[in-house]
Amino acid sequence: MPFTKDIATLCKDHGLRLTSPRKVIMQVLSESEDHPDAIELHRRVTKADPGISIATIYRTLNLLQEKGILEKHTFGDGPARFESAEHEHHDHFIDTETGDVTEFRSDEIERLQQEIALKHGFEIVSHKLEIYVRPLNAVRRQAKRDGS
Amino acid sequence: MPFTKDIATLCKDHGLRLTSPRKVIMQVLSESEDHPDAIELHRRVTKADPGISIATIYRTLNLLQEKGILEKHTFGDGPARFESAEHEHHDHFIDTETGDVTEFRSDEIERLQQEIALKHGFEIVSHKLEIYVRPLNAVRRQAKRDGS
DNA sequence: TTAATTGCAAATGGTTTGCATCCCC
DNA sequence: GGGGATGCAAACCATTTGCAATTAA
Repeated sequence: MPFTKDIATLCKDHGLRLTSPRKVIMQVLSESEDHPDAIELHRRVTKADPGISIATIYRTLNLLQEKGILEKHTFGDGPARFESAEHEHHDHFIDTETGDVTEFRSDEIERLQQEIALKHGFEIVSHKLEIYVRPLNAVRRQAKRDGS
Repeated sequence: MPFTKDIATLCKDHGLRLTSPRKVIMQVLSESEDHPDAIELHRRVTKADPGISIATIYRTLNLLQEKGILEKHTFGDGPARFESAEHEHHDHFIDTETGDVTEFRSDEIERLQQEIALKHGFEIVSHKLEIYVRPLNAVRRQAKRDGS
């Protein structure tokens, strides 16, 4: 998903130098519709510039996260995965069979969380709702296998 | 939290040998009111039997999780943390300052999740709701520091 | 110019594993 | 007795870091 501002502006606004590795990494990120991890991002980035090291990937990813430009997720056990933080907050379905991620949002759940946190004497800093799922047709397939 | 059955029964039911390390590890787990990670558990376990290795801790933890006796969580980045899986499902508040975990449960949120998943054509396998929080008095303290 | 950024390789931290030994059932 | 369980140490994987060289501002 593209960033709201262009890369040069984004860097300037956050006091980051517009270096060539940075440009490529942010470009690739802005074109990613999924939630790549560092290794996958490195794979994509090195297609444009084979010289970019994995250390730079990690450093850039962490930097952009600290600046609030990226969001970092850890689904299940796997490696950290990233996405642009520049849209409305949302939660995730993770397909347990394929690892595919689908986004969703529920104002009602958000509201309930606020309510419950308050009741417990907490202020919410952030939250993460991950629903691990199976597509319904897979259920049917499974049921058939089980002999129904 | 104590297990529902005693340790010997639990092992027998799942086809696990009742070994001496296992006994100690499960005993310590059943006495833990928190969500210890492998290192912390090892620390506690070796007080009773200094010979038990960290490898056995990991192996036992994974085994018990596969058997459905334990639940495994990964809060934020940190190491995997475990708790008995033998109570009603619940979600977690994680204090961002101390790492302390508080459990809570909302039938309404559970219901909404079902509803939303269904609407997206998914069947829920499992889910994880983690709310990262700050105690409200800490907010006040912070506000004071900021000069209000 | 000069401080930020990078590449490289080594280090880290949590976790897993191969293997020889051990010990429950 | 025999296969599961254990301890040890080495291996692993994702990630971080020290350092010297590079480069944007």
